[in-house]
Amino acid sequence: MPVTGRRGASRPMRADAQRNREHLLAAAVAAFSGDGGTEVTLESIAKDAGVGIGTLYRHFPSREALVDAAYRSELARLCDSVPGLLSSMPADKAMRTWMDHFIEYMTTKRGMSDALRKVIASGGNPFAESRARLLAAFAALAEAGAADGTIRPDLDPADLLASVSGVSLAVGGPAQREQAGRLLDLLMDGLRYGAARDG
Amino acid sequence: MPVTGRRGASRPMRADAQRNREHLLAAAVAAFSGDGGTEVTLESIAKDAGVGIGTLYRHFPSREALVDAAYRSELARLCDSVPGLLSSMPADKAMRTWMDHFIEYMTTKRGMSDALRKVIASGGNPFAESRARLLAAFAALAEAGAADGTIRPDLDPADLLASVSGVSLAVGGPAQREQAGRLLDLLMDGLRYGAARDG
DNA sequence: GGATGATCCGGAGGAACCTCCGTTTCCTCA
DNA sequence: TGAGGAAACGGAGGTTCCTCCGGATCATCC
Repeated sequence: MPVTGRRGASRPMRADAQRNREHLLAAAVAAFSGDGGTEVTLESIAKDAGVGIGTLYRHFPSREALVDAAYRSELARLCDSVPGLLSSMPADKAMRTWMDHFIEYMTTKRGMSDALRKVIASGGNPFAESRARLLAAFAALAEAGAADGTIRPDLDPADLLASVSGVSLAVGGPAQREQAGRLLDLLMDGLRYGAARDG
Repeated sequence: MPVTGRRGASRPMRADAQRNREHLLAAAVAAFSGDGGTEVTLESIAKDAGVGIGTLYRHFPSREALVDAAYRSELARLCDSVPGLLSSMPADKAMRTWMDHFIEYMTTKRGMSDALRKVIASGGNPFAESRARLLAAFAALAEAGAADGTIRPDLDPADLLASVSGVSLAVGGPAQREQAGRLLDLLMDGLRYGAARDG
């Protein structure tokens, strides 16, 4: 698989295309990191990257695709923290801690968060590029919990991801961090071993 | 309090304003009910109502305010069903059943759902007008559960509302109804009496 | 090196949202 | 009744998102 660019097993990306893609990504990271809260227009990113708006949209068909790509590495770091957590605490605590980090990440990176909200709002598949990675993280946590007996064994990683995204969507932003914590507590209470009852 | 229009204890709404408001509401209900899935522009609603776009925005400052007003009566019906549920089954089952209805409502009324998603995406207070009513419904269910011992007594209605909205936001639409059910099951497992554990 | 076709660029422009403010309509009070 | 002012109207226009397609650029093959 080529290092950059989404294409099947066809030809590698043309040189100018790859160059523009990198410029766009750099401009996007800079723009989204800038102070963290301001509105960022895609046109301004395209201008910063020295390309036309059409080029931006060809490489990143939607706003969230761009944001996703821009934050990919950071999100990778988040996912990579799972083994460390699992090695230092019981799986249920690791799960809860990691969820906190996830929410922290989502609510802090307003650009990311807004993009996720929008993609979910439009019914698309959120985290298009990163979804698999997140699912793997949740799966690891769930498996560890099933193994050490702290978490019920019948959980679907996709449901966990949906639940935690739901929490991050439901709470308005960094302001309601407290409420997010309570919602995660609630969720965890339902995830622990023995929580299931006959309806 | 006057029957229509949001105003404090000041003067009643001017006759033309009230007329226009009613026309807008009628047009909105018709538009949002039309087949259920098509995109509806606010400008078309204004045109149907025979008013300018500026008038629409004065009466309903945002899209969700209009949708909220349009669906108010239906949502009232949903909330009014709580006592009936509580009188015919234990509180935890009533809670779960009502949540199902809520999700059903949210995912079916695409206009409503999209509007909610958008208002949440923009960080506003969702259900601005209906929020109190929904909170009351959740409070009634939670209290009944605390009383009959099926639901833990330490729940905040606002958290319940946030959780269930989160579920409705997290699942893409009517398609993932099944997943929504699983998420609600998870949530319920956390709500039942005895679910809380020391972290 | 040069032709040639596939690939990519870029910005004009359509669609929708929302704001702003000059104009019009309505209510009040004498 | 009618004058005066408060309240509401309405649509032009700014902003952003995203699409579309003629023109420019690159890779390949001779």
